[in-house]
Amino acid sequence: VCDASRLSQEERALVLRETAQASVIVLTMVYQDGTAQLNAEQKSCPPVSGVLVLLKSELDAMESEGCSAGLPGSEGSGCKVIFLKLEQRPAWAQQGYRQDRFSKEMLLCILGSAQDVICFKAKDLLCTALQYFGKEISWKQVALCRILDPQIAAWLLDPADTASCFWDLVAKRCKTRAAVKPCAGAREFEQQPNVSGSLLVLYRLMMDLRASLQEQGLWKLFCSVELRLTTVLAVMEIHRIHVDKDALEKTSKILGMKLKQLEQEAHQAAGQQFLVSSSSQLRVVLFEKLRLHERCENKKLPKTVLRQQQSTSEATLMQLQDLHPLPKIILEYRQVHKIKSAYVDGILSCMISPFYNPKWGNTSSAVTGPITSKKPNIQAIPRQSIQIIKKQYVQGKEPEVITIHPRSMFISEEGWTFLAADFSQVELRLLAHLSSDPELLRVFQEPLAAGDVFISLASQWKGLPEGKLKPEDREQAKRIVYSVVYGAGKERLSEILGLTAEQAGQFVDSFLQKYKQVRAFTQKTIQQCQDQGCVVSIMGRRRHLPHILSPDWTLRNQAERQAVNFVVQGSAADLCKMAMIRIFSHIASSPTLTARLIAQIHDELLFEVEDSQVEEFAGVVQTTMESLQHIDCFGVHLKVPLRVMLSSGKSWGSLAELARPRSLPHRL
DNA sequence: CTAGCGTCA
DNA sequence: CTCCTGACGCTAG
Repeated sequence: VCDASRLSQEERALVLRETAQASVIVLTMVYQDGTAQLNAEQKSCPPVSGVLVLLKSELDAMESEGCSAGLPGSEGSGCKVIFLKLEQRPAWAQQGYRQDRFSKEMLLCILGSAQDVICFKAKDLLCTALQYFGKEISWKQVALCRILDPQIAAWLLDPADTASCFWDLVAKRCKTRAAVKPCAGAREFEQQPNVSGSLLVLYRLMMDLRASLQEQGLWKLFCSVELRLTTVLAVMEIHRIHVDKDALEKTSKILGMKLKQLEQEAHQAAGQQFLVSSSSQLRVVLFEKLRLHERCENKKLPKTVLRQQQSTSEATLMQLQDLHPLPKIILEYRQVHKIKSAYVDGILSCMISPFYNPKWGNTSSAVTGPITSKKPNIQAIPRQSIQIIKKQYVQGKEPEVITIHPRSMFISEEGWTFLAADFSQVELRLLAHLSSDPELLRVFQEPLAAGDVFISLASQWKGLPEGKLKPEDREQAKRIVYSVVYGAGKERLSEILGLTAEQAGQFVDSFLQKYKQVRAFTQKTIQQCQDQGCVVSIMGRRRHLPHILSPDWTLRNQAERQAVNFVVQGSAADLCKMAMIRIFSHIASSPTLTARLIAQIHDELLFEVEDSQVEEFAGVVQTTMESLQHIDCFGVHLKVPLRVMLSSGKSWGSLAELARPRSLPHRL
């Protein structure tokens, strides 16, 4: 291993030349505590110290047969390992300027081209590289990089096996590994600080995974979707979203006051002081002091499983709330507390000054293929506002109703606007395509299909004109449709509809009668899953469902529903990923467009766009997304058009619908 | 009905 | 005292 900082000018120039010509480049980040990305999973990411680069000038002979693996040392002929120090130098330091430059130059040389690079957690590396580049280098300069990530490859091969660490993957996926080194020795090997050897193992692992992907016909999906997506996600992740911190802190305070107030009310109702948040203290008050359980012997109260104590769970409190004012207060306390901790303090705690950036993941145990957001989950921030009644202590003053709207805390930067693009009714459109149900196809192919399907269904269902419907009605219609097509039982549906099970059953029957081919599609999918053990999405993503042949009735039925659901939901995820990639590439290759993807909420893409570019970019987004009806390289030709709804605004909480820029009423 | 994550009991 | 699990909350179709 040679340290780049010790190289002379000439040697550096040589290294850069070698990098550009290398047939294989393998990378791993090294942390300041001496561990690398390849070490066992760390809980918290320690600060980065640098990047190790392995340059391989020639491919192994007889690579495909894997017999050249040899020992890590012998394989390494024609290899060079270079350490690039990445230090965040304080602005005042002049000393290391040149070395700083070289690390950047080298990284840009690797990431700025389209040559294949291998890295274990590619997204993390890309993020730190982009942050290291800072403003000097635009993200557009790395937009074409191709980093093969074994973790994602393995996830694609089997989404169900939970993301394991590097050495577990080696043990599981490296066919050639067994010959080189018995699996039992993996741990031992890991202990050795032989990082260059590890890089070669990483290389072999990726080669073996590539072979498996190719065997299973997943290579194209890997290259043109998952691989591309890591760059998109990295660029999205380093972008900071502006959050109205003051407003958040203010609502946090208000909620805190509300909690205090509820606490006092609780004490008053209980006739004593106690810790409201403690279930054990609450138990003492409820059952030993007030002895509420004695007053409702006709109902059975749940007990804690462990010690058979009286439970203080929500179900219990619900039953007790008519007997005494206390349970109701506790219930409200818990509700407010949850809102505060999840959506106000939760966001606050993840912020760095007035900004916020969630972590985006592609593999993390998501079995159907969608990307997910974490810390906190921006995809689960409430859509509608929450009302809290704040009582006034001042006599004669009306109680003040305050509304909390977490989404409106997210605001665009000065001079920029949020643009949201929503695939409308993707899953239903996909279902129409997949099932070829004539009725369903007609709904979307008709020229009048510009309207909203769920609104028209809701108006049919409620017998009201479309203009008189509330947003809740649409939501309900949507839930009903999806419930039915995914195989909800009449019991479950009756809960949603608020009808008797019998009426719900009739509803299901008439629905499936009208859309006959939907059931045919369901059965075809289950059949296919039984035959092949797995089910496949529109772009070839797979999900194995071993329980599909289980003798256990409940397990088998669940697997059957999951099979059907996967085909539709997984395909929708494919389309959304493709949309992200296409739009990303479009921006990257445009000299003027500056729009940034901020978040993906399932079928909705949220961008931040310069005010002056909103109109132009909206057009780009819409045409790009709607053109995904046909994806030639995957043989995707949807029988129904895709429709995108656009909205924009200065805050995520208040987006106004945008007129369709390319205002064609319909196509086809 | 199906997917996620985060917060508790 | 610190884990872990299952229910339920939110989201999205």
